[in-house]
Amino acid sequence: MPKQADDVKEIEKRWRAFWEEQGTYRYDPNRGRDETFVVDTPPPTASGALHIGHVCSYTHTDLVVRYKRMRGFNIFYPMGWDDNGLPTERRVQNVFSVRCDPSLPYDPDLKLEFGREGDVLPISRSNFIELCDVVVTEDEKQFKDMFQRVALSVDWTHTYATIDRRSRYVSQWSFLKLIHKGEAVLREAPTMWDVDFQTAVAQAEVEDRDREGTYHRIRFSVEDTDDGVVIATTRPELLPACIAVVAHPDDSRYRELIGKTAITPLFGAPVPIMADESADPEKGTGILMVCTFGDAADVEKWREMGVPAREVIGRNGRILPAAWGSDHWETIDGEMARRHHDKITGLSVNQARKLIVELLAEAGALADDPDSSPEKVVRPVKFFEKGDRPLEFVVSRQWFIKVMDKKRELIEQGRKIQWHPEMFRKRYEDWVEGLNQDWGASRQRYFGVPIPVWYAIDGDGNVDHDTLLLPQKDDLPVDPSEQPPPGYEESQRGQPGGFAGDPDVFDTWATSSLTPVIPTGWPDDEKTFRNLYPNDLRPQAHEIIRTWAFTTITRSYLEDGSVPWHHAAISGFVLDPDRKKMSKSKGNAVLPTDVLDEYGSDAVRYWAGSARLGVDPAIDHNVYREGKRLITKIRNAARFVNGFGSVEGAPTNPLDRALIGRLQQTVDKVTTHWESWDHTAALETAESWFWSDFCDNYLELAKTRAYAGEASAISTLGRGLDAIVRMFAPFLPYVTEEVWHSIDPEASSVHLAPWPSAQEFSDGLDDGSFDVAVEVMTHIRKAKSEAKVSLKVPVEQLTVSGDKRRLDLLESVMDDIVTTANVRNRELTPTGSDDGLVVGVVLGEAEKKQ
RNA sequence: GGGCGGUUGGCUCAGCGGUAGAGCGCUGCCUUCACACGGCAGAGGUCACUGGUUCGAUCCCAGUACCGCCCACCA
Repeated sequence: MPKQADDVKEIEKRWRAFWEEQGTYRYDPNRGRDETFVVDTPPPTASGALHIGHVCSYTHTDLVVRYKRMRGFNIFYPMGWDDNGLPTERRVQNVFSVRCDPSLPYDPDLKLEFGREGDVLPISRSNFIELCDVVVTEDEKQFKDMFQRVALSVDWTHTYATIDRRSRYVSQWSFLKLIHKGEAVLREAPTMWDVDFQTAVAQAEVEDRDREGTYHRIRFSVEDTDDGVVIATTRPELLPACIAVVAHPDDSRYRELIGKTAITPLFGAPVPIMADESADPEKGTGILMVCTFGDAADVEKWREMGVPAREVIGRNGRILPAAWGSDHWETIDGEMARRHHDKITGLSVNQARKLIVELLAEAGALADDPDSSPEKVVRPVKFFEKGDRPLEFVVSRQWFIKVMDKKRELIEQGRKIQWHPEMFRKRYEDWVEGLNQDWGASRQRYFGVPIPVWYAIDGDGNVDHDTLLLPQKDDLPVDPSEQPPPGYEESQRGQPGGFAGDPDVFDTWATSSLTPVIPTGWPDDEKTFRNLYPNDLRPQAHEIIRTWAFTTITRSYLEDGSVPWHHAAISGFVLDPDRKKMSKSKGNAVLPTDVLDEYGSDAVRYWAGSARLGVDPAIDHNVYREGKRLITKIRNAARFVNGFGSVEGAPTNPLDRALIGRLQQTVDKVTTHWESWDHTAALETAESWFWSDFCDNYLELAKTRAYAGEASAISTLGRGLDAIVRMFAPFLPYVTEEVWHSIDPEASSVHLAPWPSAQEFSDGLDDGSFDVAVEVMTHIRKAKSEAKVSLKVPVEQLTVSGDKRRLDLLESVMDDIVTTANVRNRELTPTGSDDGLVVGVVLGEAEKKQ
C-alpha cells in the first residue's frame, strides 16, 4: 500500500528518534585530523522564519557530509546560531514594541508579552538584551526543529551561539590580539553612518539604490569675474559644508578659474577652485562642490587638502549648528552666514535641502531656468542594506581592522581554497581588489559582543582615546560598560583620573568571521584545535562572499597566516516558480513547512539534490513530485526483492553478471561525481541506473528465475538493492534507512554503512549481453505496442540475425527473454556482418480478453 | 560603467568537437503475479544571433543581442 502523508511523518519521526538514540551523527574526538571531516556550518541569523532557501543550502551541506561519513570519515558537523546584531534588535523592537534607551536604569520586574502592541516603550539596555535572549531562544528552537526535520546530520551536542560566553571570549581575545599586533586600530574619521540606526556601517553592508535627485544650479561668485561660476548639485543642503570647488584640469570652460577663490552664496565662505582628475565634465555643469561630506570622493579630497572638516550633518541626520566667523568657519559676512545657518539648524537633510533652495532663490543665487522645472537625475545613492534613508558621512571614532594594506595577500589566501563552483573565487578576488576602506568593526548597537576596551580619563576629565586600558585574557569575556578595567574600581568610571568603557559592540562579522575556530577549543585546547582546524568545508551563499567569506579569510590570515578551510561550497538562493527572488514583502516566499508537509523531507531533499552548487534553483513542484515517485519506487522495489529472502553468492547467470558489472561502473561514476563536488550528477547517475537498468530491465527479465528460487538471480537482486540504498542514502536518509532495516532489522544505520566500492562488484562483467537483451526486448515491446496488444501476448516467432558475437551474447540471456516476452519460437541467424542486430517479431494470436 | 554567469524541445534543466538528451507536460497503448505515485511506444528542438578555427561546431575563438547576479566616488 502506498504510504499516506501521515505515515511519512511517523516514519520520519521514528528514524529521527533512532539516530538520536544511536548517536549516529556523533563526532568522535579520539580520531585524528586526517580521518575527520570538519564543517564550518553557517550559523543562521535568528531573525524569525526559515525559508525554503535555507532548506536547500543546508541540505547541500548535509549531502556532502553524509557521503563523507559513509566514506568512513569522522564527521564534525556543529550548528551555530547567529543571534547578535541588528536583525535580532529589530525583531525585539517589533515583537515587543520597545526601543532601547541606554540612559534608563534596569527594571528587574519588567514583563512584556510576546507580540505586545501599543506605544513604543523605552527600556534599559539590560532589559533590551534580556528580550533579545528571549527572542533568540525561541527562534533557535524552531530552527532546530526544522533542521532536524530535513534530517541534517548535525551533531547536536556541538552547538554555539555568536552571543554566548564562549563566542564572546573567542571574539574578544582574537580582537585583543589584533590590537596588540597593530592590526586593529581606533580612528576618528568620516565614516558611513546610518542616521536611523545611528551606527557606523561597513563597506560590506552598503548597497547602492537608484534614487531620483534634482540638479540645482547654484551661482558662486569668483574673484576677478563678473558672473562667477554656476555649480550643479543634487545636495544643496551641503552648501555650508563646502570647502572647495573642483573641475577637470582639461575642461577649457573652467581652466581660467583654477587657483582663484570662489565665495559660497548664503554663507560667504571663500573656497579654493581646484583642478581634479575625478571631476567629470559631462556631469552637471562639470564643476562641483567638495563638501564635508557628500561622498567618498569628498572624503578623499578633504584628506588631500588637509583642512578641518565643516561638519553640518549630525548623527541623527539633522543639521548641526555652526560657528560662522570663528575657527575654520571662515566667511566674508559672518552675520549673513549665521542668519542663514540658524534657519537650517536642527532640520532634517530633506527639510534643509528644500529651505536652502528657497534661500538661494531669494538671494538670487539660483541659476535655474525659472521657466522650466529643474533637471532631474537618477543616480546611485548609498544605503545601509537594512536601512531606509541614505547614508551620510559622519566623523566618528571607530575601530578598524586593517585590510587595505593586505589585498594581495588576501587574494593569495583565496587561491589556496578550492571554490565550488570555481567561478566564485573570482567574485571574492574582485571584492578584495575593490576594497576602498579598512574594515570598520565597531557598531553603535546594544545586542552584540562588547568591544573589550576602556580608555583612561585624564586629570581634567577628558577621555584619552590614545591610552587604552585592556583586560587580561583570564578576565574575558568582559563588558566594559558594566565592569571596570584591571586596576580600577567601578567608582572611577567617568571620573577624572578614572576610565571610560567603550560603549560599542562588534560588527556581526567580527564574531561570525571566527566560526571556524569557535567550536574548536581555540586558543586554550590545543589538541582539539589541531583535530579540527583548518576546517574542511565552508558552505555559504554567494551573496555573502564579500562579508562572511571575506572576513573569515581575513581573520585567519591575521591570526596566523592560515586558510580557514580547504573547500568553499557556494549555494545559490531559491527563486519562486517564476524565477523571481523570493521575499516576504512580495508574498511569494514559500514556507518550508508547507512543502515538507505536502511532499515529505526526502522529496524536498531530492529537489535540493537536483540543484547544482552555485546556481539559483527555482521552486518546482514537479521536482518534488519526481522525488516522491523515486521514493515510492525504491520502496516497491525493496518490497519485491525482500520477498525472495536473503541469498548470498556470486552471479552464475550471464545477465546477473552483466547487471553486477554495470552496477560496478555506476558505483564508480557516482563516486567520481561526489569527489568532484557534483552531487547533482551523482544523483542523476544513481537514479538512472536504478530506474532503467535495475527496475525497467533487469527486474523484468530476472523475475521468472527469481520466482523459481534461483540463487544467482535472488542474490543479484539483493546486492542491487543493497547498493541502491547506500547510493541514495545521502539524498533520501529516511526511506533508505527504512529499507535498510527492512532488509536487516538488526542492522545499524545505513548512514554508517560503508560507501559502495567498485571492489565489491568485481565479480560482475558487463560483456554486452545486457545491452543485447534490452535491444531485443525493445523490439518486442515496440511490436506489441504498435499492435496495441498486451505485453503478455505471445511472440509466435522471433527472428534475430547479426554477427556471431552478439548472437552468442543473446543466446546466453535468451531464456530470460523467452519467459519475459512469452516467446514461442525463435531463430537466430549469424550473418557475419557487424551492423548490429536485425530483429523480426511475429506476434501470436491475442488471447481474447474476457 | 566594470566583472561573472546564462541563452538547448511547451516547462525545468543535463550534455559538449563527429548524425541532439532527461524529467514534467502532450499523443497512443498496456492493469490485478514489486510499483497506475506504474509500464511500453511515440510526437516535439535550424542547441539566441553573426563571423572565425576545423575534414566536421550546440560544444572552441571573436563579436552582437537579450536575461540574471555581483561590484562601482551619490556633483
